[in-house]
Amino acid sequence: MPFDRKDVASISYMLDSIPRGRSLGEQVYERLKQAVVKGDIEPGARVVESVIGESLGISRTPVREAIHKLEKEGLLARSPSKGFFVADLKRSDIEETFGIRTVLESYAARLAAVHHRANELAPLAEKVELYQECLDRGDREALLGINTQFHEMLYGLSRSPKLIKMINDLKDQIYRFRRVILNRDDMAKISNEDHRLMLELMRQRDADGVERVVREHLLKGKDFVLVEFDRKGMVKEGA
Amino acid sequence: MPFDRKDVASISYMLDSIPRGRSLGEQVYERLKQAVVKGDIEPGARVVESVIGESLGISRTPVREAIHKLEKEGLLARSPSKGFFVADLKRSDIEETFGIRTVLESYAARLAAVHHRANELAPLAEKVELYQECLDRGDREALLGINTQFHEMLYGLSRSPKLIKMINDLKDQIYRFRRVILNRDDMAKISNEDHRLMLELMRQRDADGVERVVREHLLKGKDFVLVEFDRKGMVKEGA
DNA sequence: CCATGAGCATTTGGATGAAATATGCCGTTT
DNA sequence: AAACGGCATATTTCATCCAAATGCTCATGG
Repeated sequence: MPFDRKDVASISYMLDSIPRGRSLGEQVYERLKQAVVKGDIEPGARVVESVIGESLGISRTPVREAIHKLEKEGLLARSPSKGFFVADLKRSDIEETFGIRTVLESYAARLAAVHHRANELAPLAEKVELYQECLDRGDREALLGINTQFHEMLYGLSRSPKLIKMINDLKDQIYRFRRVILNRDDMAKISNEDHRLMLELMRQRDADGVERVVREHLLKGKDFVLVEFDRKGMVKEGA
Repeated sequence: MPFDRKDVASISYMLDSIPRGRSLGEQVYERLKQAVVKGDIEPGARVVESVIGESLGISRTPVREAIHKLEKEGLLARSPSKGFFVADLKRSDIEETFGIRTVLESYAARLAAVHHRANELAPLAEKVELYQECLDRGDREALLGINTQFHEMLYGLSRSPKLIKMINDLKDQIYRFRRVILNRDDMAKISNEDHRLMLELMRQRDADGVERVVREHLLKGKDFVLVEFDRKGMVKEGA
């Protein structure tokens, strides 16, 4: 596959198809991360430097860099002296992650309610309307993207880059289940109603209210994901 | 040779020999991290693979691994195409970090209040007593360690490893200021009173109460640090 | 038939040389 | 004198080589 640095530079206008990192290591990192997060590589599958390297036509060094970062991030784990593999999600991991996301995202929403400027809510309102249209049309594929954008824009108003980064990292860990949530008709509908409510409370700068709505919003999401998790029989409670 | 021999010398002195860890990369990571969070290497100082490697008598590969991890963690930053350097703390970084720590640690305390078993509070009580003794003796050096242990034990009771890890990572980012807080007589005293109160509320399993006390506890810490930051601009403590 | 150990294969870890890259300096040109 | 372009240099980044650790297989001996 085309993974050459010079090529990337020269045809930079079509860079979207290629992971846009400035170094090979970062490109591998992004690509591997997406593969893990989206479930393209199954949990438990081994991730071997030489294998990845060969399949991409590059040496082991950048792959190693990527693997180590992903290990630190918790997406890969290592079996002592066997190698690396995709970390599997236990039920407790989901509960834990949602719990942390809840406090972090409700805090971000609170900050956003306080810090946002009046004209910054318009793009959010647009997303809500767009979401509604797609919902009416039954265009489920679009929902996922719009939903993501709404939340990113909302938390972006918190003006706290570290917080935003932490939230995104946490979201990656359970990305596999995002589709699950919005594929439920009722949930997709409720979701946008929540968004509308958040927006209204933001307008009123009701920090407590927004925080509460976001918390409840995530609680619903957690319950859906857990039901789905249990249904699939992926139940492996550790500890 | 126009490179800064001063950095080489100081880094070399600090990093010389701490040989505990799985792999060389891990050892370098730990050592470098300590050097950065304790302020042994000043913010803004450049961190160059080859320099660190030479001063430790090893190759660049493990050093590179360590540097990249620390960059991801936010302790090092990169100047576009110049190299890596120790990230400096802006005022907004402190405010941001304390804000996030507050929601995370108060959440951890809430979980701890719910999940702890009755006999698990005894070690915490011991720490409070020990702290008091050291305070009465004027043994400030000991306070720092005991304080850390108390909080680690408390959050440990939350039974949420991810949460604990995130809290610890955040603490590292402002570790340089911990000494500042507890060096103030009044603050050191107030601190233990807060701990006592937390413990009592934990016994009563008053989750809301514990959460509130932890939040206020951290708020005080933040204010102290910010005052200190504004006064000096930056704190340099010999270790 | 079972146990044990030696050798083999697999995989990560570390070292080193070579390449890419950006930057600052210096000389030339207008 | 100012601006522009090319060269020297510092530093990261990638590839390749070798070493060390560990599990597995298979043969051999009791």
